[in-house]
Amino acid sequence: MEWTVKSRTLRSIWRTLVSMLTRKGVATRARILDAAGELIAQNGAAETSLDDVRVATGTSKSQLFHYFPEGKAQLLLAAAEEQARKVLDDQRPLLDHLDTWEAWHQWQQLILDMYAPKIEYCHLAALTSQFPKNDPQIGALISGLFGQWQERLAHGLGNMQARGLLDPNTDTERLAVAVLAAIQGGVAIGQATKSLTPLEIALQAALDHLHTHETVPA
Amino acid sequence: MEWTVKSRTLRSIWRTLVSMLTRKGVATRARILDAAGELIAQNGAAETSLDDVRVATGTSKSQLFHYFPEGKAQLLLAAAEEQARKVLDDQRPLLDHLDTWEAWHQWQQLILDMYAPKIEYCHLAALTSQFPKNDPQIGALISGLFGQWQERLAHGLGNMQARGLLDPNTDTERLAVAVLAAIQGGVAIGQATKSLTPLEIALQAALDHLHTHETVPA
DNA sequence: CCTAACCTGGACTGTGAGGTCCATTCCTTT
DNA sequence: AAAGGAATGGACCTCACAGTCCAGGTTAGG
Repeated sequence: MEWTVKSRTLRSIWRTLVSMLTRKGVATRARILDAAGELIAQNGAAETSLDDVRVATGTSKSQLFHYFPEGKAQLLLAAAEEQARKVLDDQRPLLDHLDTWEAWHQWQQLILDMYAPKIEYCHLAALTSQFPKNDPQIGALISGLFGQWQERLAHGLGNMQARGLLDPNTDTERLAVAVLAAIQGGVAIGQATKSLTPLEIALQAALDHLHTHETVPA
Repeated sequence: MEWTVKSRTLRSIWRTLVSMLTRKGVATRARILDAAGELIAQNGAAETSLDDVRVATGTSKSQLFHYFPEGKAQLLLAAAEEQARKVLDDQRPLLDHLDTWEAWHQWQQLILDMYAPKIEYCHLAALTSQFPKNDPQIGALISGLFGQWQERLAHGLGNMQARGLLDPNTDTERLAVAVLAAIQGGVAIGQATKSLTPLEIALQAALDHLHTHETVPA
């Protein structure tokens, strides 16, 4: 009992200080964010009106501005952050342990399986091609995503060097960028041609390129 | 004299039947198209209003609709076609004769030199990231661009196979797609990070990958 | 159970932008 | 040089859409 009371009190303080959102509130906010992300991924940010979001979520204008007081720009940024987070999260935990060739090939397969159902509306394509690139905040977000992604890939490659699986003289950062570019390019071309094949090919070529620097542990 | 008269007559007929544009007319149309392309490349199609184009070209609303009766959609498509044309034309004549390793390396350098000054506003980036992808006509245009580009690359690789410079068992179409994805991905990442380096790295990796299939003529 | 804060509905407003219209000027052809 | 059509200027219209406001309901916490 006392524990419950304490919990309630803390919760109250937390709400007051941090976000002032009740359980129902966060649910509604999440609903708006999800629908916005979906709509934007399909139709683009410019073609997605707040009314579209409103209808899709069964909410009202006032709620949109209640949860995103700065309006559409804030909603867009929040939706973009969500997409960026998903791009990396969808690859975990594999992404954080690319320490063996086996792991790389599992990851390759994961990427393909992940994007197979709807390459046109995948999180990466949505982020890089449906959001307004000119918004400096969104631009920074995308740039940051690529940075983190590259770091994860390079980190795995570094571990492989330590294990003697990869030529210690190769620049892991460069290799990571090459792999990243292959994915991004494959997705972009695949989005345009509505086909998964370009991504398959590009990713396979990138992996082949990695194997070029393979070594056997002593 | 008579020749002149005949020429004039033909010109009149041509104008009547084909486009009804005088010399001044085509100049103005081109001016509008150029400015529109520039503005869209920098700010995106959605953020470029007809008034922006009007001001940039010193024209009037009526002229925009005189030359593009179907309005903004038509102007956008025409501007996109222009960009797509330039992407390939800027690479010629090298693009059509990628028959030797030397040619490939010259082409690689050309791409880099071409995109170095302003990777953010290069024709390719503009086309694939600033135009509305959801427009089916523009989508088809971009898809077509990739198709032609791939065909040119594969054609060169085919010639190299014929010359014994490339392993005859490799799939030239696949290789072409891999190179294309590297470029597209490099440009996209470079645009996000405002750097040419990703394109350099990706393109070099793609070329390295090509060399993997190199053979020496008998 | 009460009260204060959060949550929600829906009407309202302002404006930016696409598109229309017509008068006027300029050019081309005969 | 006259006439017909193209080129141009600019006012005007319409409307979608971002953003505002307030009243009423719902929930949390004491």
